[in-house]
Amino acid sequence: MNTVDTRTKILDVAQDLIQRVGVNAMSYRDISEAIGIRNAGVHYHFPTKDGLITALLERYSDDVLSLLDQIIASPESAETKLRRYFALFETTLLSGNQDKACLGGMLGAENESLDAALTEKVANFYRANERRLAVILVEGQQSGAFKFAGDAETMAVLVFSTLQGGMLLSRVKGDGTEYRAILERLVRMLKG
Amino acid sequence: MNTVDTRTKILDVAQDLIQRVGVNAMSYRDISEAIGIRNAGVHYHFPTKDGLITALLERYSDDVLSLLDQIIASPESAETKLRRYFALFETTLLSGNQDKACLGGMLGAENESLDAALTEKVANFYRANERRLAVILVEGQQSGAFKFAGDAETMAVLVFSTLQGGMLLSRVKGDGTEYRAILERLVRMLKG
DNA sequence: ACACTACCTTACTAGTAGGTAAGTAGTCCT
DNA sequence: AGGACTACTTACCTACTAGTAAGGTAGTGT
Repeated sequence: MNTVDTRTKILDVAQDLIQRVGVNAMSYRDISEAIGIRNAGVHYHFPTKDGLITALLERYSDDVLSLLDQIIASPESAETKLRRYFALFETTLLSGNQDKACLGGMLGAENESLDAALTEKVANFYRANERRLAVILVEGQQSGAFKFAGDAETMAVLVFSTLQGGMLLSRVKGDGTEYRAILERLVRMLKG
Repeated sequence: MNTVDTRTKILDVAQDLIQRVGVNAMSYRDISEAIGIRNAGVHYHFPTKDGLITALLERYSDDVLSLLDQIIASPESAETKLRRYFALFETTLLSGNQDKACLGGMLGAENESLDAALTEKVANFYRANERRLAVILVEGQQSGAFKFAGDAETMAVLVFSTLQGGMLLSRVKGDGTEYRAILERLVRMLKG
């Protein structure tokens, strides 16, 4: 179906735009021009902008979390799993003109200009990441790879915060390598 | 002068709005309605939006950095200085409806829809924070309060990343206490 | 009394925002 | 062949965007 293709194209372009310029700087016109259809054609697939962003976040969340689950299920060490998780977002950061952030981060920053249901979905995406990070951290704690005081849950929130903040800083400063340096240092701290 | 008052009011309202909804969701109309003058009256003080945001960032940067310098110059311990630095941003986060982020963070997220000069100013704000954080970290390292491997500069970038990411997460999840928990944990990690 | 300036106002512009109603070309099913 | 469905199109809407030109007015200095 050509429909599916167009729908996917819309989501792809919208995601790219939001990761670059943010939700409020992305318009239906930008999308329609990028894929070569008319403004109303985009509205046919996604009647409202909130609906489009909701669909986008769901797709993104499913993609990221399933990749993350694959990493957790792999037979590798906790340290390797953590690094592979970090690399997931590094790929986004280093793609194209090195100006793309995490979709969740962008939606989080602009969440007050979104509707309440979307804010909750963004929060759930964060929590889902943190839960999975906690699993990796506990695994590393038990294997002796990670040594840190206190509960793994709070540490997971800290790690996710550093990841999101690291992407922000790295992108603004135009230095894609900084992200890696930050998280490499974090891994070393976790190893004790 | 009434001029100064209006100019200050414009900056205050604009800052509040940007910290809440972001740069692109804030309009001259929002500002004019909030302070009770007409749209053109705002343009009298700040002809262009980029100019307004530039002035805003400069004021914000000066404010934050001078407070930070005061903290560094105080006779307190490095650990206390670090906590007071974190508390600076916590005040913003917990003010009003607990929906305000760091201005630097918001401008960083939406930096691609700003002009290039502004992006550089945001990056410089980040670097200025990191430099001052590095001073505190070195001080703590020398006094024995902080124990960490590697250079203080990279650690300063990590700390600032965690701070920015922590604000983002805390705000999205609507839990203002999370920020404190994250940075408290970070302090404990730095103490070794 | 008069000019000058600072600080606004009214009234406007061109462009863009998200969104809609009605029409159309192609495809599928009976 | 006829009808229904999908995936668009053209043409339009109202509201809002940043920004401007010209005018008014209050206060100040001479």
